[in-house]
Amino acid sequence: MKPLNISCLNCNAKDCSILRNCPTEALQFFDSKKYCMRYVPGQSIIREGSRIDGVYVIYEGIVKLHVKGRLGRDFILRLGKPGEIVGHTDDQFQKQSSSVTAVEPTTVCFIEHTDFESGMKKCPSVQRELMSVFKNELKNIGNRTIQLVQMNVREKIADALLHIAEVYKLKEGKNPVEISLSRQEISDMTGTTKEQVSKIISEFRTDGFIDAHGKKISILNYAKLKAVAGG
Amino acid sequence: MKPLNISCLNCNAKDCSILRNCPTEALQFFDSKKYCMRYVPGQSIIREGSRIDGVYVIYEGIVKLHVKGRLGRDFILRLGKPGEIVGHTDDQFQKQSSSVTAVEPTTVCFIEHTDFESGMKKCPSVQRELMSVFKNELKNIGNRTIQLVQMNVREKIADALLHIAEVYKLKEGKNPVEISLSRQEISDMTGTTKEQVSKIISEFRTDGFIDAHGKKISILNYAKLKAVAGG
DNA sequence: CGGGTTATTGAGGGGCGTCAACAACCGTGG
DNA sequence: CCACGGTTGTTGACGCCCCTCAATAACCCG
Repeated sequence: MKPLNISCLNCNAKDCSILRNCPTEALQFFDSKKYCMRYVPGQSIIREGSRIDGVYVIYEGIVKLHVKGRLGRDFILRLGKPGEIVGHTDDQFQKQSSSVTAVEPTTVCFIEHTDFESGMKKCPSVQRELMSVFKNELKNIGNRTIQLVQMNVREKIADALLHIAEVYKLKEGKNPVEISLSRQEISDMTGTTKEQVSKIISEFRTDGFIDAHGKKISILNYAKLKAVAGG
Repeated sequence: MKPLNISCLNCNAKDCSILRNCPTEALQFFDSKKYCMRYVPGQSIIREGSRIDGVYVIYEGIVKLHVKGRLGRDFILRLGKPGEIVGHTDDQFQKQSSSVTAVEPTTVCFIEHTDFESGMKKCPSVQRELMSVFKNELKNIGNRTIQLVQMNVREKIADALLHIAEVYKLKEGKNPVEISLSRQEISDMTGTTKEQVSKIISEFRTDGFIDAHGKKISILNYAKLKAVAGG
């Protein structure tokens, strides 16, 4: 990872992050305190169980938030995109509950907790946004859980593809985008196996929902894919 | 539901709730603003999607936090016990992400958001505790998700029984406790079917891990049950 | 005591995990 | 440029786990 210089003031990700409603003065403060780091695909950003003391926000790129399950099998809780908080503690004794790993080339901003606290004082909306972020995450993972439990594999994979499509901003139609996620990783998003993912992606291809050759994927029919996912 | 009078000052659940470190003055304030309500088993406390404007904390009893999934099938995210927050909003437009329903006779305390805010100003630790509650919940549901995805049904049911045992404070040994949860509800905790729960509870009985006749359950061997749950 | 709900147990079948063989892809080095 | 080994993706066969359905038993409340 190598440090970078990016300004909070004209940050692309600002509007979808907790800094949404910050006055310029507070932005300048955060800007002066933050560090930016760059990661290549596959590179670990945060390791599950480690201690961090601050806040990580994605500036650019795509990451996976994942945890180690039984027998060392990975499970991907969700993908993270620009503007999202992917790590947060308010003291240095708290352990991270999930690992964060770059999936695409990714730039991450980090700010130490003490600085973050000071900044919050200048901008009370950050506190509210942060709370709201947690509640949203809670809601999302709740929805996710129920899907994982009640859907069959075909539905779960359709759902995972929709999540991928959203994060990668895939447009409907034949414009293949290279996705760094392996079949194994897609299966880690759904709790199934790489073979099953392969088989069902093939099914979706013959059904005309998607086009997929290896890692090049396009969504040909969002509506039908959503119908499979049951919503 | 009928209002009750309970004091925050000598509340049993205080020490395991967000009021843990509150000075007496703040406790008195919360006490003067809160309402307490009593519910019978099966009675709905909060309905998924409804709007509430305040904070719900369990004073006594056991509840289930559940969401409606596909085909109207219920899924139980977790059980809630005294001291736990089971509903929270910071504005009246936010919808509850899960329903809360009494499983055992339950007393719940409610405080309106504006009062809660005022109280927080008197007791800054509440804010921190609240944040910490959210993060813990996030961590727990993350662990839960991975279990639900990676465990087989036998393991999941062992896990659910352990969760039940914890919430009901079951001691090891033959002292049967009447659990109001039906087989259907246990299956809703694990994403399986009531028949499967019946079969596997019978297995556990013949294996000598538990004793169960209908709703009377005792845990005979925690260690072995935990071993089945894989941890 | 009788009707309705809940629990138990068994039989049958399908979804999906496992294993294995083969194809495609990729970076490296000759 | 091709050869080559390693990784990743694809596809099929097999078998087991678990969902579904159904029949019976146990329980609860009036």
